[in-house]
Amino acid sequence: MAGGTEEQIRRAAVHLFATRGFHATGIRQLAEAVGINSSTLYHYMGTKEDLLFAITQDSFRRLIDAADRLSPDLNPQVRLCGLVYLHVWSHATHPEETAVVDNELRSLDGDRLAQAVELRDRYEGLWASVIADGCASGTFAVQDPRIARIALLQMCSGVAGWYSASGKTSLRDLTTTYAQMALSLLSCGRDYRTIERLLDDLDLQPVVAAAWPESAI
Amino acid sequence: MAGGTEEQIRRAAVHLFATRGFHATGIRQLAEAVGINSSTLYHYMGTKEDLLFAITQDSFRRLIDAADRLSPDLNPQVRLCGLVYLHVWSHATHPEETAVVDNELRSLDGDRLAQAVELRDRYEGLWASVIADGCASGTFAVQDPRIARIALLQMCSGVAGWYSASGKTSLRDLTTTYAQMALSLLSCGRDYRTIERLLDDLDLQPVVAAAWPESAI
Amino acid sequence: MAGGTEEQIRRAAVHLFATRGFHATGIRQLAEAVGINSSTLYHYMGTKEDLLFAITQDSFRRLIDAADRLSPDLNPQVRLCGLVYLHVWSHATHPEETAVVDNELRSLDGDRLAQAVELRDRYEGLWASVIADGCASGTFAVQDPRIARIALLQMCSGVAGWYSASGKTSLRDLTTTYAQMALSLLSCGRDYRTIERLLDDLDLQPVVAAAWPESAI
Amino acid sequence: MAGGTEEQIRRAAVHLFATRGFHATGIRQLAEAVGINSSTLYHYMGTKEDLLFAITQDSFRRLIDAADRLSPDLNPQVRLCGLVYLHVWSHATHPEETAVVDNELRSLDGDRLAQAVELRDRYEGLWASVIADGCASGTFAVQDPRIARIALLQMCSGVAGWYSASGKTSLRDLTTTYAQMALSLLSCGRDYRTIERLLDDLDLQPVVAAAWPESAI
DNA sequence: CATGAATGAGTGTTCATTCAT
DNA sequence: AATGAATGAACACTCATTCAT
Repeated sequence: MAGGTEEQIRRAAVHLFATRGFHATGIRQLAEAVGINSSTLYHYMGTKEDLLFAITQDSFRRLIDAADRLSPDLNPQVRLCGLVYLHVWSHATHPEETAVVDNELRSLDGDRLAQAVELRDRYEGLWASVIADGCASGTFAVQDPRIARIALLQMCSGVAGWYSASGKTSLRDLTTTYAQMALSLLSCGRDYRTIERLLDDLDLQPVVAAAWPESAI
Repeated sequence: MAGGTEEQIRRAAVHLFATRGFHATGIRQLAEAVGINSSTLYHYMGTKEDLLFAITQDSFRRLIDAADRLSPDLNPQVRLCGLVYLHVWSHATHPEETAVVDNELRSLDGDRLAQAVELRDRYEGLWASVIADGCASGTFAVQDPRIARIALLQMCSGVAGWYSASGKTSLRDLTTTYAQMALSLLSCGRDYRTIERLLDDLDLQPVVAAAWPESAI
Repeated sequence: MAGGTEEQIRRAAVHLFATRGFHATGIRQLAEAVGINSSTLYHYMGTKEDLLFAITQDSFRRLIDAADRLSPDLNPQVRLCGLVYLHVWSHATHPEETAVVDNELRSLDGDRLAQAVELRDRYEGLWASVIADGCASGTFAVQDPRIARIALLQMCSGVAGWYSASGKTSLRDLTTTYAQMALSLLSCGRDYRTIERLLDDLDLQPVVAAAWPESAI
Repeated sequence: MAGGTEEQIRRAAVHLFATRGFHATGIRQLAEAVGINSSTLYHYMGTKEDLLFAITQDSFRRLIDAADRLSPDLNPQVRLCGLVYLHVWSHATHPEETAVVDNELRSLDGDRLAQAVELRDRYEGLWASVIADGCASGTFAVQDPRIARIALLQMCSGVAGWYSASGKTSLRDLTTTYAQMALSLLSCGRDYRTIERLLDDLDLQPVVAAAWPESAI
């Protein structure tokens, strides 16, 4: 359950970067959290920024991998629910990792920031095309699709900041609630049960299991 | 247009804290941005953290002042549009200040964090009561009012991160669009023109002029 | 009773230099103790070191003035008692000033240190000659007159560190006790009452009144 | 002869604290004296104050250890000579360390000052009891035993300020002279040779060798 | 594989002092 | 007579990182 030293470092970094912030996290704190000397860290990583970069890349790639697994044949309503599900699920189950990605990209230098932004743009492009498709087919109706996309992503990402698995809201309820709000925002309101069934039918467990292999759900 | 030194420091701090983050902002960078020696800073401020605290307190208070000016006699739909307007307007016109408030509270020490959180809770309480009223009266319909509130606030705060007054979206369009999305999310979809008129009638210019006196809009 | 600003500064400096030390005393602390702005200090003084120098010079000169007033016609035993009286009396009634002189000379730069040391040497020379006279006349008997002088001065100076006028020992008892110990150390033990009478007859009140005019005793 | 880096730091600190004072000694001066970078200091010590505290604790403990080795069976006259010997010997051979202890305690913060004062009180208690015993048995006769104790300690500590091993006074003469003066002060004058023999018989070399192991004398 | 030692650059903050007003 | 503004140097201390062992 402990994992290799490299994995422990990664985990400790995610935790510290998320709670204190990248710049407020010292290399010695990180080493102490892992239980090793700070010099030893450098056997397993490059610079502190390398570590941040690796974390963000992994996080983005997992999310993109999962989203890419959504069949393009599905209709926009279902695909949107799928995107919401994956985004909310990942932010609820990996709140620290996603918080780092959402808040600490600015600590990357030019090149790496560009790479990260590229991945983010690719991911947001998936949302953009679903929304565009839905608007084109008349399923969705919004004043400004771009603003709607930004609003939806922001709203879903917020989950990382407050959701607790030990609270009264189950992951299933959480994802369904967000999917329902998302559809409503797009003027495509649906009944809660309907969305529940829709997500059940979509059955994204294999997708998340593939993209986040460490979580046995 | 320059303002007193104290004001310049405040502005530079807001800018740097927003773009680089509190911990990544050095006291010397701040001084350089103002064009003074780093030791001179300390004639105008206490510690760096005092500065952050003052920024957050002011920002919160302005937002709360404005929101408090919304008449409680208005119906929930109108009050919600008003809250959205004020929130989005302030985040669009003061994106750096609001970004600092939204991202850097954790850099405050215990006592001050508590004070800031208290203000935030008061503000969020205004949203909670509007949503509750709307749900009670049947105007709004959501699966979970608390989650809806969090989602709405998150989505509106996002504006600080992307909106540019020089882009193609006017402040008027921006606020109307967000109000429309908010109502839709609460299962209370309304026509764009309807909301436009609603906000015109509400006439919040005096409110924002009172709460943010420096901005002549 | 407050005195002019200059006098207040002097007093505050003596107090702070004595309790915290010269280097640990900030110019702002000093100003605050006087109740003025730190810039205003510089209307009344030169540098911080000037202040220290002035304090030490005054203190030394008062002590030397007093000691010089002891008639050279008196016998060594009486003159020694007189020196002890003046030294102990000044250290008991001006403990902070004398503590500064005894502990902070090293904070003076070369020139001024030399001036201070010169005064100190002149003062110690008075003790040396009394002891030498007493040894020559057979009144005193010590293994090493120089060491005896150093020991006596050190022992008498210690009074500044512990004596409190509000304690159970009166100034009269204090000075008499030290005079007795000094004579004993010089192998010239005398009865307590004898020394008491000796000091009464010597009547040094006019001497201290002349050298320390501010103290009405 | 150089010793480990830690030992060099300790020695340099003792030297600088003694000559310049704690507050007048910069961390960079200290590092320079050792020949290392100022940041490297922090591999070997905590804060500057930690260093001062360690120095004072060690010094006090050595002196107390030595004094505790004096048999309580000895008569007051001999025990007093022993205390004087150890005190003078330590101040003559470790003048800088003892000067730091005697002058810089005030630079310690509350807790540590209290700890240091406690040790000092324990040590002075040893002197107090010897003096009390001698007065009770009639060996000593003083007007005020407490004042006598203070005077004796002060006079003996002064040695740190002037004695030089390269001068004309040997350590043996120095200690004997002080012991003789101390006894005289207590109205228990003894011949110089007598005290010399007394100290020879007491043979404190093993005691100092045990308490100050680094000095091969 | 792991660490102690080392460092230059940097941290936020305070220093004594000057000067225009 | 008094001060607010200003500064360069210094303060104690921490930073991320390297490297020999």
